[in-house]
Amino acid sequence: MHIDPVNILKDHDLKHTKQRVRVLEEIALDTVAISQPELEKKLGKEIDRVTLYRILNTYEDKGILHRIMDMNGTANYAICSSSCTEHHHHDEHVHFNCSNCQKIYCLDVKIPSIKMPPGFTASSINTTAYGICEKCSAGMKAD
Amino acid sequence: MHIDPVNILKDHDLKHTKQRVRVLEEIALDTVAISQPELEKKLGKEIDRVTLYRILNTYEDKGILHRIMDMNGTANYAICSSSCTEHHHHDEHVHFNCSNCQKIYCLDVKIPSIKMPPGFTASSINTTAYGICEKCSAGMKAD
DNA sequence: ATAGTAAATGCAATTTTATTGCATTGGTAT
DNA sequence: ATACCAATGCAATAAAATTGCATTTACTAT
Ligand SMILES: [Mn+2]
Ligand SMILES: [Mn+2]
Ligand SMILES: [Zn+2]
Ligand SMILES: [Zn+2]
Repeated sequence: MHIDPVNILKDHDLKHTKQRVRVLEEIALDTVAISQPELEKKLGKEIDRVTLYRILNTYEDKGILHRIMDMNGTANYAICSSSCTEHHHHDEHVHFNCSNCQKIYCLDVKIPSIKMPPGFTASSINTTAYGICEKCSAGMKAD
Repeated sequence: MHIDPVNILKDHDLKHTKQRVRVLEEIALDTVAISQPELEKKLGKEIDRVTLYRILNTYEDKGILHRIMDMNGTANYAICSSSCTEHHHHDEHVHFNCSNCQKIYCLDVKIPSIKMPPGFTASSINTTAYGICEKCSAGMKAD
């Protein structure tokens, strides 16, 4: 699945700007989520800090990106599945947050359904596993 | 289950100070988790902001409190189950974050085990459901 | 192509949140 | 009572996020 920033913008009625394209390009580079601070480090010379905040927010609103909070309260962003719409995200997969490299993976694992206690109505659910990722456990053997 | 701040401090080899007692008292008032900003609002006159940060951190380290991050990256705190130890938390219950009142509940629901993809080793897992809580759904009927 | 319009951007200022260093206070053991 | 060391408060700093406004830019209509 190739990401085409220009078409994504068209599809969501967003103006085509070089800043918006750059953000999507950067996020599409890797399959793992990227944190706001990382993005800022990478794009800080090209895009103003405030603009980056605003772009990320509109992408989230539009269902282009989904935001995953890590243990430290840092926002991480990943491309949404194609079924996400402006007002309803459908990214109910499990996330994996590596305690070594800090990366957040969108796993191809569905979140099991959970029965809520009486009176509680869940409209969405979020699960994140913490541990050692694929790459880091391979790397540690080598050390 | 009554909370006795003084004994909790003794049990964890922490010095008895009025600030530490106050924090535990405040958190024990309610069964739902309380956010750092709320705590600060309630205790800000009695306890210095920095001291509050430090107390919350040591309580988390010691396994007295567990920290739940909400959607906005705000830290929320709740009393840990008795089985938590200094280096290993055992609070693997589902959390419920109300989209109306923002409260975070520790539900008496265990997190279902999830099979990780090859290479990924999970050491802990975290799930939070979002929706309308007990109290808010009762209140909304009344409106 | 040109001009008009509304939206997006950048910059500066502000606010909020968190961290660090250090002098003072206060709890605990002897 | 004293001494010791940890915990606190305060001030300074750093980091993260938000707001307002002037300028630029993309798109639309002509
Ligand atoms: Mn994801
Ligand atoms: Mn809990
Ligand atoms: Zn890793
Ligand atoms: Zn509620």
